[in-house]
Amino acid sequence: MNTAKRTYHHGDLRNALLMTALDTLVTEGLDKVTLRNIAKKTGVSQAAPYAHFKDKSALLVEVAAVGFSKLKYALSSELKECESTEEYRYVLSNMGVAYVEFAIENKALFRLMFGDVIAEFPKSESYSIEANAAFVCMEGAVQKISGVDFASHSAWSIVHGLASLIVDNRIQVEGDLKTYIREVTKFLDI
Amino acid sequence: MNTAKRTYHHGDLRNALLMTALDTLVTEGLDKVTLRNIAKKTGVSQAAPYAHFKDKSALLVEVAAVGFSKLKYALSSELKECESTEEYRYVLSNMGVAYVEFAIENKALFRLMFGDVIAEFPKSESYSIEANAAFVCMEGAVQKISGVDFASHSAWSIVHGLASLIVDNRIQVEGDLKTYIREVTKFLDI
DNA sequence: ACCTGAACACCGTTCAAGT
DNA sequence: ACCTGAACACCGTTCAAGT
Repeated sequence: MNTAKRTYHHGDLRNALLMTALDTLVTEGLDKVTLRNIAKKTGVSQAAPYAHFKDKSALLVEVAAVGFSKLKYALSSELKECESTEEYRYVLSNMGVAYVEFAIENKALFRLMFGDVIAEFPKSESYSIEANAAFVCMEGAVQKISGVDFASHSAWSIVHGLASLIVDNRIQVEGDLKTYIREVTKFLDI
Repeated sequence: MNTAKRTYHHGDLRNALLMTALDTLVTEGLDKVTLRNIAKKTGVSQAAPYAHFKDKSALLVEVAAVGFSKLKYALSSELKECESTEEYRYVLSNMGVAYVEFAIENKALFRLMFGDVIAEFPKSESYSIEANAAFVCMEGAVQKISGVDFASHSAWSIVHGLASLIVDNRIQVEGDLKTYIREVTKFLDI
C-alpha cells in the first residue's frame, strides 16, 4: 500500500486490477466495472490492462473464478465426516442453505459467475478448476446418500434454481430464510 | 410492409421497435440489441425510441414480457384435465421438459427474462402479468398433486436451475435431452 | 404528438511511442 | 516487458428544432 512499489507500478498490476474489479463489482455493481474505470481506480492508464488481460471478458472470467473459489469454501465448510446417511442428508441440506445464502450475500458476483455476461466467452483454466471444485464438493455429499447418476445434478439444480430465482427477484422470501430454504429443498428425495 | 405507412412513420413504431428488438435478440444476440441499432433497423432516427420507451431497459423489459408470454404458452400446452394424481405427475414432468426445452431453444431470450440485465430495473405491468401467468400455470399442476406450501417453489426451482445451468454452459447434456430432463426432475418428490 | 440532427459523456480496443 | 496518450468506432441519453 505504501512502500516497495513504483518500479513501473507496484509490480503486480494484474492482481491489483483483479482486486479492484472484484471490489467494484461487489460494492458498486456490474455496470461500474468498466475497464477504463478499473484502470483509473488502480492508478494506471486505460490501455494498461491490455498488457495483462486479452480483453474485458478475460478480466471478468478471472473475477468469476475468485467467486467460485469463495463458493467452494462456503460449501466445503459444511462437509464433515458422518456416520449415517441421515447425517449426510443434513450436511447436504446445510450446503443448500450455504449455496443460496452465498448467492444472496454476493448477488452481483453470483450473477457474474453464472450469468450471460460470461456464458459465451472462453473460460480460463482457473475458472474451470474453481467452478468444477465447487460442484464436486456438493457432489461428494450427494454420493454419500445416493449412488444414482444425475442425483447430484438434481441437487445442484434445485439449489441453483432457488438461488437464481431469489437473486433475480422472481421469488421474494418472507419469514426466516434458512427455514424457507430447508422447506423448499426438502422435496428433493435422493 | 408496403402500403398505408409514412404518415409520420407506419403509425405503430412502438410495436415495430419491439419486434425488431426481439428478432435481433434471437438471431444476433443481446450485444447487438442497442437502441441505436434497433432504431436504424426499424428505419428511424436514434432518438425516436425515446418517444415510446423511457430508456433502453424499458424496451428490454417489454421484450422479456413477450418471452414470458411464449413460455406460458409452452407450459399451458401441457396442461390437461386428468383423472388421477399419477396422470398429473406426468403432466408436471412434461411441463418440466417444456420449460427446459424452451430455455435451450431461446437461450438469449431466456437469459433476458431472468438475468441480470433486467433484474434491478422496474418491471412493467405487462411483464409482471406474463411472468406471473407462466408460474401460475406450473403451480396449477403442482396443486393437483400436493397441497403443501412451497411445493410449487420447489418444482419451479429444480426446473429453472436445470434450465439455467444448461443454458449458461455449466452442464452439458449428452444423450437424449428429454430423457435426461426426466431423470433429473424425477428426484423431486411432491 | 411524433420524429430528426447534433451534441455530450461515456464505452472497448488498438497502436505508435516512450522507459 | 510494461505502460502512456491519442485515436477510432461505437454506446445511451438529452434537447432544441422541425412537421
